[in-house]
Amino acid sequence: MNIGDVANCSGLPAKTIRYYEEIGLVQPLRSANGYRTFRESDVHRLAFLGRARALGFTIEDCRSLLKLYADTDRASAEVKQIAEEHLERIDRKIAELTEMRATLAHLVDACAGDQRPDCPILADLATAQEEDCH
Amino acid sequence: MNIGDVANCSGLPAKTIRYYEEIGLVQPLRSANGYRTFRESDVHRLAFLGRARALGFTIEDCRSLLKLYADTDRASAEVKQIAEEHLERIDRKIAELTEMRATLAHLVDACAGDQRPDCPILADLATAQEEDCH
DNA sequence: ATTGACCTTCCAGCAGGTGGAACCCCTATC
DNA sequence: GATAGGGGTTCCACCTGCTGGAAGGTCAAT
Repeated sequence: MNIGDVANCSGLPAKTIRYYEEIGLVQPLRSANGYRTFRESDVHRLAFLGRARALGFTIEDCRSLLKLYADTDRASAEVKQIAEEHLERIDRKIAELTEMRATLAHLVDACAGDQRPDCPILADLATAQEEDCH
Repeated sequence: MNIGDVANCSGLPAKTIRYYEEIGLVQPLRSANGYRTFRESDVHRLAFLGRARALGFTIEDCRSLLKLYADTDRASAEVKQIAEEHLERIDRKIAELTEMRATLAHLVDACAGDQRPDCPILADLATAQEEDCH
C-alpha cells in the first residue's frame, strides 16, 4: 500500500503519516522506487494512532500506548494510568475553559454591541486587577 | 520602570513582555543604557494583554482589542463580535473535550487496571473504525 | 575590585503538524 | 517519442505563544 491509499483509509493526511514515520511511530518498508510501502500492521498502527490522537492523547502517550499494545504481557494498570492522567488533563482543561466561558459570556451579555463606544468588555479588560501596581 | 518591575506587577514573565514588544503589542522606551523603560501606559497595555490572554483571546484578537480600546470612536459591536467569536471557539473546544472525556471515562471505567493484560482501552484503540479498510 | 542581581541580544526548542518548492515515477494518450 | 496527469520523494519554513539558555553589558553595594 502506498501512502495515498493509507491516507485514504486511515483518515490521516499523508503529511501526518510521513511525520509519524519521522518521529518513529511507524516504520513502513520502501519499495525499489523509494515509495513507502505500508503493511497491514503499519496501517493498523496508524489507525490506532488516529484514534488515540482523536481522544486527545499526546504523541508521547501514543508512543507508550503502542508499546503496551505490542507487549502482550503488559499489565492493564499501566494503560489505565496513562488514560487516567489524560482524563485529569482533560478535566483541568474543561474547568479552565468553563471558567473563561463564564466570564466571557457575562461580559458579552453586558455589551450592547451597537454603534456606541461604551463597552463593558474593554472596560473589564482595562481595569481588572488594578491592585497589583498602585 | 524596568522590565523586572513590570513583570512583578503585571504578572507576566519578562520573557513574555520582551516577546510582546517583538511582535509589536507594546513599545516601551529605552533608557541610555539600553534598558527598556515602561511608562504607565505600557504597564496598562500589558495588564490588558494579560487579562485578555487569561480569557483565552489569541494574540491577534488582543491586537484588535487593543486597537479598539485605543480608538474612543469604536463601536462596541466590533468588540462584541470578537468576543462572541471567541466564545464560540471556547464552546466548540469544550464540546470536543467533553466528548473525549465521555469516551475516555467509559474506557477507563471498563479497564480493570490490574496485572492482567486484558485491556478494553487498548482494545478500543485497536479496533475502532475498522470499516474504513477491509 | 568583585559580587550578585539586574538587564541585553540571539538562537533553539516545545507540540503537532501544515504548506510549498523542486524534483522523481508511472501510466495513458496522441 | 513527447507530454500530461496524478502519484510519490525530500527538505525547509511556518504556525501559536511562548520558554530556556548562552554570552555578555550595567549597576549598586560591599
